[in-house]
Amino acid sequence: MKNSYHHGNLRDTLLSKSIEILNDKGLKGLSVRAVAKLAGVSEAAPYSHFKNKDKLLEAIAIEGYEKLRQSLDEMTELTRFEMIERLAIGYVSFALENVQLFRLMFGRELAELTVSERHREASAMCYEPLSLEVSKLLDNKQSGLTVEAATTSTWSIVHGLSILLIDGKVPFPTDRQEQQHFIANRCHVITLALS
Amino acid sequence: MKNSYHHGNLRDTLLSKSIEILNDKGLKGLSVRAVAKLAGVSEAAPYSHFKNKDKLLEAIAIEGYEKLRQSLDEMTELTRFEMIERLAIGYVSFALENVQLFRLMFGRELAELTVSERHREASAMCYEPLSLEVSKLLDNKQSGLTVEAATTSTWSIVHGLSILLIDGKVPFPTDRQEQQHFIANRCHVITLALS
DNA sequence: ACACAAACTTAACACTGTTAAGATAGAATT
DNA sequence: AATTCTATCTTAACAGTGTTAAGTTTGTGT
Repeated sequence: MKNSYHHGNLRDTLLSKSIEILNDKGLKGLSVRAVAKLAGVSEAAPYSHFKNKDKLLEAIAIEGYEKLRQSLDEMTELTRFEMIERLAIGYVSFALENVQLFRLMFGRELAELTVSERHREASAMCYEPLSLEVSKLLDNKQSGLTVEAATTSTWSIVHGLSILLIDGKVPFPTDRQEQQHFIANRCHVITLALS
Repeated sequence: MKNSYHHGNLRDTLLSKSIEILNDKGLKGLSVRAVAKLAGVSEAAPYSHFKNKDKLLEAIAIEGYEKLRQSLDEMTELTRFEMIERLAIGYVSFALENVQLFRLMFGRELAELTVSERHREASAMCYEPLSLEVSKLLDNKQSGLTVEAATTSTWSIVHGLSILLIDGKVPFPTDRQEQQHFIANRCHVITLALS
């Protein structure tokens, strides 16, 4: 059953092999055929599990969103920064540590797709922690901003900074601690504005 | 000379036809062959003017950067907003009006390239107006931030908002005036933080 | 034991980027 | 004015891509 015609759980294998290729060859090297070959399966086998390449990419992205959400949740432990800034550090760090995956998640490839419900949901789960903290901040001190507006502002700066950094548009320190301060510092405007 | 073997200025034609395709078929539909066909020329002709597809894309992006800079310069006329917010409106509006081009300019395709000097320069020219206004703001009221940090913050929020909007991650009003207020409002945190 | 359906293979299609080799024609040189 | 030169373009080919149709295999339910 293992080494024969029916693979067993080819779907999961294809996903993990895809991420593998993504990390060391980039999205350009991620062809359906390459994934199939790496999974030790015929060229057309993936089409039994994904309608087309876009659906495969979407599935990878969904895994990415779940991973990002997990990273954000773990940021509660970091104590030296404001909560908003911790989330920012978590978000940007994820982008830096998963460049290719992050690009895929927010890149053109998927943006042009009509996203599935699961995709939309996984994406929204990453928005949630940010929104929660922003509304807490707004409750403390009153400033004519709506929660929605302030959250969008926060998400924008965090997301924008991520992209500028992974695209090398902005210089970035090498030391880990300096990096955290760099990110916190750039996102501090949010705390400043909402307090 | 016109209707014969030698085209005359094929390079420019290829660039404009590329943008044409980009706008109505998206980057996915932009193949070297398609551009060549639309320019009425053989499949391999483009390779006399661009070393490879990436170089063609880069040339398109450079035109994009120059266009973006021009848009930013024109934003001086808008008077009801703070200068920073006018620039933000210019930046985001450009992204919304040139979705495909904007995606190409900041997308993965070029980010993985070693950019040419001309590319870097054109890109930097878009950073400049933002940086200028931020330093003016910082001069007025003192707040421990460096010009570099504040500019990065500003660029991040403006760039991030652009991407979230063109990717449909955030709802956006349809009315033109409301759109401008929407953008200004989301980027107002910068003014708030630096004053 | 048999039928069924899901998972896989093989083979083919049209398309892609890219290159090598040759054709053309305008510019430079004699 | 004839000739060479060189950039520009064409034709033809290669390997690689996404995708589909048709057929094989195999575990599952009857």
